[in-house]
Amino acid sequence: MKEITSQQQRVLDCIQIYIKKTGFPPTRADICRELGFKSPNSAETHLRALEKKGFISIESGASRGISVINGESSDDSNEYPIIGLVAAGSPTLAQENIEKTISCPKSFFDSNFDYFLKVKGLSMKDAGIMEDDLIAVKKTTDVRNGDIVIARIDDEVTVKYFNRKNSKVVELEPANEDFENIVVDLEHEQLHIEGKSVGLLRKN
Amino acid sequence: MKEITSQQQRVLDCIQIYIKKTGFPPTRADICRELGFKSPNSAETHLRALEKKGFISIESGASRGISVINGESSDDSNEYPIIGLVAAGSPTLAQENIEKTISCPKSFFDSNFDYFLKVKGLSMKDAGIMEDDLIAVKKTTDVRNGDIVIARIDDEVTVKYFNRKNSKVVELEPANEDFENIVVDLEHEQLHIEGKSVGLLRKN
DNA sequence: TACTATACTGTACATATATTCAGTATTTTT
DNA sequence: AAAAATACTGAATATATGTACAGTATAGTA
Repeated sequence: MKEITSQQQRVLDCIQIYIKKTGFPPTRADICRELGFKSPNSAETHLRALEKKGFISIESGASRGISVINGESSDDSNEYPIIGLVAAGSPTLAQENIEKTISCPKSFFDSNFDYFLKVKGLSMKDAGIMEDDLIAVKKTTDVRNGDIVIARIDDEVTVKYFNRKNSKVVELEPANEDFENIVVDLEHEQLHIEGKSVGLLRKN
Repeated sequence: MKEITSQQQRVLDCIQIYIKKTGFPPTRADICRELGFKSPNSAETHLRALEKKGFISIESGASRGISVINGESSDDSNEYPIIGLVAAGSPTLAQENIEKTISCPKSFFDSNFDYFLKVKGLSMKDAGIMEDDLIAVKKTTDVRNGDIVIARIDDEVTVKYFNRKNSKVVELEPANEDFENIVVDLEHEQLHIEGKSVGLLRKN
């Protein structure tokens, strides 16, 4: 981060005050009005300088597309998406898969995590995982036997106990005697580990 | 503050996510893109409704001139105590019963709550409540049949389904066939309802 | 029954806004 | 001494954006 000039600091302050006051960033004209400039290009060049020095980012073409870098957002909570466990398709973080988001402290569970997965079905019922429970999922492929994993075979996503039998075979074990083990022969089927469960959240 | 419809909630969520992600509010077209609308007027009418109901304010004429009213000032979270379910004795909030506290958003569960209770035993296992799970407890005596309640009989504290049979008899039902119903005759025994479960938290 | 609220598509347009170009001047760096 | 950065004015313009108008449809309310 290069050093900022006093005029650039004035512009940066102006932007932050404006956002605080109105809830959205200023236009070039707004900055001119606030600081007494007579040409929008005065604001423009300052913005370019601030962007070049890394204090702000500018979304090209977007009106009011200014955002202040590391602007005080340093509270320890975060918005986490809730993703529905659709029968087919991987639980990607694409907007259309996000049902909702929850604000939750980053260190809420023992390990940090990436999203909540909404559980369908009762295949893990004896592990205390019920329909519509939210599993805190950490995206990782580093899983051990006995971990509760989010696995994908082809386009089918499922939550099961992970159990590696040998170098070629992995068993995905439900926690419900009404369900069968899923035996995956890695030589003939593709197993994709989306992540593992690091916690659970239920609302009733 | 009038009540919000589910679609309006989606739009409001969309706005907040957009601001969180980009640092500035969305345009009508942005909202349409995020939520799949095909006309900017769809977003417009929702915005007008949200403004009318007091959830947002809109600066007329200004691009992206949306600001969310009382959009969580980031200090809406609180420290909640974790209380161990000791075999004997009520789960009071006395200092010596508090194992730990957790920082958690106030509106984390659908209803607000007062403390977390750490579960001992497996008497509610079929309800997905396992050993060492943390139940979010709301202190109340207003409970309905089927609610999961924290009940105290003499000095024994237990978590069970609540079922009022008649004016004199309440049954406390476990969710595990290895356990028996607890039949409480209110004329001869004292039943104290400490509160009810409004959610569950598990760390693994 | 008419009326209002909700929930949309689709088109159109004035204006709000970013952004470029052409200058001028001072200061700092190479 | 030349080049680059800073700090502006002023004008021009393509486009990003808010917003009005015209419809369609459904559900709940007075």
